[in-house]
Amino acid sequence: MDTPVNRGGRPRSEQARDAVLHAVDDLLLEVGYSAMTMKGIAERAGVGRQTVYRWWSTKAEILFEATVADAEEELAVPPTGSSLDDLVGYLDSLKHFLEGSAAGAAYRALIAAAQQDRAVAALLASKDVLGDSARVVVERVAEHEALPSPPEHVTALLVGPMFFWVMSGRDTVHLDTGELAATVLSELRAAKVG
Amino acid sequence: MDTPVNRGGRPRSEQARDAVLHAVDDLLLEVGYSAMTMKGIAERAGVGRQTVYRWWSTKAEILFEATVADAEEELAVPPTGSSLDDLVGYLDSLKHFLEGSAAGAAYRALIAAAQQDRAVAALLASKDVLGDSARVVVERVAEHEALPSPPEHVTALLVGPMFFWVMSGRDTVHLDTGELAATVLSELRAAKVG
Amino acid sequence: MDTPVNRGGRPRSEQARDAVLHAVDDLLLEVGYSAMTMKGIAERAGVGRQTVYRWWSTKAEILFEATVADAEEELAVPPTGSSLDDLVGYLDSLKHFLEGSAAGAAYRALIAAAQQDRAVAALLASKDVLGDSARVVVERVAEHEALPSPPEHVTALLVGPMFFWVMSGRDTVHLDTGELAATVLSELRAAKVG
Amino acid sequence: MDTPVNRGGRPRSEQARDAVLHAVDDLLLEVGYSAMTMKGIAERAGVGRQTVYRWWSTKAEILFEATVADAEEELAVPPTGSSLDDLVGYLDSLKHFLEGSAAGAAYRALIAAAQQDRAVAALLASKDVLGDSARVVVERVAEHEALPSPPEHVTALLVGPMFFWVMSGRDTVHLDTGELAATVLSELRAAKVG
DNA sequence: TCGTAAGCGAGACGGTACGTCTGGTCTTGAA
DNA sequence: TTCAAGACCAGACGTACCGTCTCGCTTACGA
Repeated sequence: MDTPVNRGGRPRSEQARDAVLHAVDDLLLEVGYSAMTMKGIAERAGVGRQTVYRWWSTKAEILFEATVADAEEELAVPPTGSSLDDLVGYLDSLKHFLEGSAAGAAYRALIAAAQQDRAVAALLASKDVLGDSARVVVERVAEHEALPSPPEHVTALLVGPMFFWVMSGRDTVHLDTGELAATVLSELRAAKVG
Repeated sequence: MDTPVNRGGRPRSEQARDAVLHAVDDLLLEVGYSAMTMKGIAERAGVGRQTVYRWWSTKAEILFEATVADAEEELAVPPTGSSLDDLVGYLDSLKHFLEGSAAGAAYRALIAAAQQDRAVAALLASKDVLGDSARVVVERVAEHEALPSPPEHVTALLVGPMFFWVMSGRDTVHLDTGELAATVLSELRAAKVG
Repeated sequence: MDTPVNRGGRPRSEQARDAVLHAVDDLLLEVGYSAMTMKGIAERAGVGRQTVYRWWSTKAEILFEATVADAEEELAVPPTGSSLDDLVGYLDSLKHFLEGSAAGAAYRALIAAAQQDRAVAALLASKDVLGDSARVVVERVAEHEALPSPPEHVTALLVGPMFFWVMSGRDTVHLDTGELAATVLSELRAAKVG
Repeated sequence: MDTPVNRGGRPRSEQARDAVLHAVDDLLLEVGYSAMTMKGIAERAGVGRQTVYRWWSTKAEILFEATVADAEEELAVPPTGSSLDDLVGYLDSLKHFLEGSAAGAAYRALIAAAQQDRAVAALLASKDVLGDSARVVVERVAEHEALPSPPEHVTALLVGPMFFWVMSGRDTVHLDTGELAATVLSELRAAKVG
């Protein structure tokens, strides 16, 4: 089992854990990532500072734990039967996730932090939310079409433009997900032919 | 003229300005963006703290001023005569810029900061280094091929995958710039035909 | 009996009690009074924190219990038959106690704590180690000489100068116990004559 | 001059210094020495925490600086012309100082702290408030009587009993300063005769 | 040539978050 | 019921940096 053998001592309080995770969620939206402090999280959660540090080293770790489940859910799209619709559906989810959702805001904050902090980068690498969700869609579509040599290329083609668009502060109303999906699909078909 | 009318008083010291810009350049590589403080910059530059605040509000502003010229230069690629070679050349420059250069490290830090700080976002919007450089290449290629409705779509297709790859911590040796360039080119040609 | 009626349940562990008392003795010498914490005592004794708090409220209480017996023993001097020798003998014991012994260090720490903490003051008042030991000597001497109105005056004259000397950090090599004893004795004799 | 050469920089704020010294004075009486924290001092003085640490290392240092002047003043007694009256006057001042005055409370706290902290002991040794004031009186009296070999013996005889009485929590109403003064005086006269 | 005015390096100012420590309490399972 | 273990909330520790302020000193211009 993963659970550590309880060799005496008070067990970890699930109530405190939840309070911290919720506090992080709330604070990210209220004050933003950089103004969110370990002190503030503890106070908002009604929890001792030591209790936070006992279970997490950094606010990035807490935020990751608090939002990764939401993120996976938001990026999981049901199959439609049509390759193009599957891709468009995913891109629309991705657009909403990156631009409009709480989990997406957390993800952007973590990507940002990872540029300066090796530990955060490792954290994100441990569970590649965006890459995984895109691979699921690409592989589903590839059953009907063809899977080009490294599927990562296609996921990058699928996710990259939207990611760049949002991260560099552009407005997504000017990005046509249908056209983007068509491009990716034609790449997949070209691979089949070739 | 932009230069403020000098109504008495000591003129601004160019020496101090250069010292600050160089200090920021050095410190970014030595300690990273988040460990780079206004206090540290002033001390490294051998300059008073007030002198830094007098001319710049934030470290992002200084970093932007210190690196934007380098960034533009690194992303300007000479025409080769071949559409595909132009695109591949640009993607190779972009790869080196984002992953390996000092100016690129600064750019990634600023993009990261912009996710949390509206002022930094505005700063980056004021001079869209990546978008501008990509548009130059796309428009050059389009002379021979065709320019699809919004050129921004194509620049996103060109820049996005590489941007996503680097920002999410992936290794660029697994990204084939030739293949990526071919995809973009086929999109441009499809636009011509259609 | 003082022992509480055992109404079922595990009996108090004498082993734990001794471990705590010894830990306090050791820690006082090793780290000093203020650096000695309840947490540290429990860990050093290999005892749960709650076990310490269950039987003592403060570190002062533990220290008092741990050292009062030693202190009494060190300050009990055998009669010599000579009034002056009795006084000199006591002063020499007192000098060694206050300046050189472990029990004396504990006593000084408690006197110090009592200045700020009413509970510690009450604790010390409950068993006046210094006063009692001095009174024994003074009363013994007074059998041959005379007991002036309040014997406390004489004990203060006997103990006070040495106490002041040590507590204010002076070196006792410069304090002649013989001369001091002579002064006290002449006071006693003056009372006899008067 | 003692004033450090001002080699640039904002000069020290006398206002902040005074605020800290007054805050320490107030807090000692209100909450006691051990409950008086550096944080609390800074907040009470309306001063930054760093400002306190910049000029003093410990609360003992602040307290010493805040009260040493008051202490000296309280222990300076005017000559009366009579040896006995001089001694009685001093002992009455000492009684009031140790037992009833704010400066005396500070002094007792510092003596207490010095038992556990070498730095505080050194601080007190640098300005021996009690010893100095007693020596002044003893030397004045000795002009008419006689000065025994080391005057420190006599000061210990003068100060010690009262010091012991108060520090060990006894009530000073039971201590007759007249009788004590008489004892000290007879010692001085015995030295003259001998 | 001298006064006015702004820039300069230095560094103290009041604040506030950092991560660590201890305090005293509470909650387990085993003895 | 006591025990060892150890998590709980609270809050002080001393340090670092924040952005502002106040010094004495340049360094220019214009009267």
